[in-house]
Amino acid sequence: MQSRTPVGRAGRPRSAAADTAILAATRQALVELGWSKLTLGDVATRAGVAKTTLYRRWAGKNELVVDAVAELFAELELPDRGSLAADIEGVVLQFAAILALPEARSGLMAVVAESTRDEALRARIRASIVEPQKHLVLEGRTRAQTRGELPPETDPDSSARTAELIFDVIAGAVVHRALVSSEPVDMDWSRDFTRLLLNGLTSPPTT
Amino acid sequence: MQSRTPVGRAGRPRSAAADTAILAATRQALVELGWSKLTLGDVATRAGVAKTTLYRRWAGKNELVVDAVAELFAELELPDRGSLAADIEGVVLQFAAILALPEARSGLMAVVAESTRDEALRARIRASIVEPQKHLVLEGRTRAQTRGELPPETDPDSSARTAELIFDVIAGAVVHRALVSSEPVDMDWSRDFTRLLLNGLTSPPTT
DNA sequence: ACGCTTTCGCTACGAGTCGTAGCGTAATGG
DNA sequence: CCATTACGCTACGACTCGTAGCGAAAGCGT
Repeated sequence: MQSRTPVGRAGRPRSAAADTAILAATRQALVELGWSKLTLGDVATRAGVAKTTLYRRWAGKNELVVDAVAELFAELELPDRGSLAADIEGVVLQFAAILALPEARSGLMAVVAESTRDEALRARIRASIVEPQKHLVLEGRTRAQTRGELPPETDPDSSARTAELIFDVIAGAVVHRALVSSEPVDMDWSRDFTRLLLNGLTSPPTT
Repeated sequence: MQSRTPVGRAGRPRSAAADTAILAATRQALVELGWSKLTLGDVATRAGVAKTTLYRRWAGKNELVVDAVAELFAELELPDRGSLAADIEGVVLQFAAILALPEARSGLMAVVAESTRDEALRARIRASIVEPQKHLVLEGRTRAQTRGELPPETDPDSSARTAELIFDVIAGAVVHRALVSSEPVDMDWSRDFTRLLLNGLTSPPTT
């Protein structure tokens, strides 16, 4: 993650156990203290590691929290639920479940905020958290096309743009509902959202 | 904003000029330093005020930045552009223009992150930044209904839920596109997004 | 078994920020 | 003119930061 160990290198290897302990301690500290009161010294103590070890592996708080939060988002999957609507509702609820974790709520938004002034950090967030989720959109669309629920793609450029658009709409809406409006992302909301995404505003509200 | 001055109270009144100077200095510091490196002492110096004056008016960094950022979002309007699609595209571009300001980018996301662990702060953000924008959705819908573009509302409960949903979708999508994907929210994207919102995924992409 | 190399834990350090207290002064209203 | 409140200024202990230096530990190659 943070600094690829050059294989075949001599000397004492970095403890892999320390890595997992540090990341777990970071998440625990995020839960108990939140982003602003989280200190690297505290994380080191929780993990049973020296503070200097932390600084040897991560450049700072930002990078550390990105890696700690990234592991929370690694488990998103897209089981085939039989219809495009059901697939979307399922992934929305999965995403919401992660955002219900305190360590994800405070950590994710904080690093995004910091990334507005740090291009390298922004790239790191995209690479380790955001991009890995985009396959969900592509899989869901392909699956819906084989079902006949969506027309096949014609222009590859338009196809890619639409996928990005859908991703921003889904992820953005769920995050905004959960963290800004701070209203529950439950099955009712997931259904309403999916209906809007599939049918649009102009179609009648099929109860 | 921060502490309602009890009118008819004796003693020296608080300087209104100091308020505006402090909030302007806060935004300037957000631009130059970003959220994490912004210190209240620095803001006080920029504003030409004593640090203690800052602490007398605001409880801390969070509350100060909320007020400073809130003023940026006060200018959102919804001019009648003739069609629902054009109205949506217009408000999306307005919102994107605000999010293009560095002081809005870093400040807004940071306080949202902090608000995940502070219910009072979350309420303050909603009251002074988020809620004042929801009338845009209501106005736009009413206007579209009088144009005949949308069917009139039947169930008042469903009507309110839909308005909240639309708000989360629009605001969330724009924020995610601008700050997470960090891709431009330009007229092309605004058009694509509006078409998706109006027609849904299942309708063919009318080029 | 023996160096060589790199990491580890520990301690200590100057620099910077925090939020508060205390004081004398300035600006209002009665 | 007096009570009241806000203001600017200074100083303070407590805390966090990121780094440096040290001896010890844990691997690798021969």
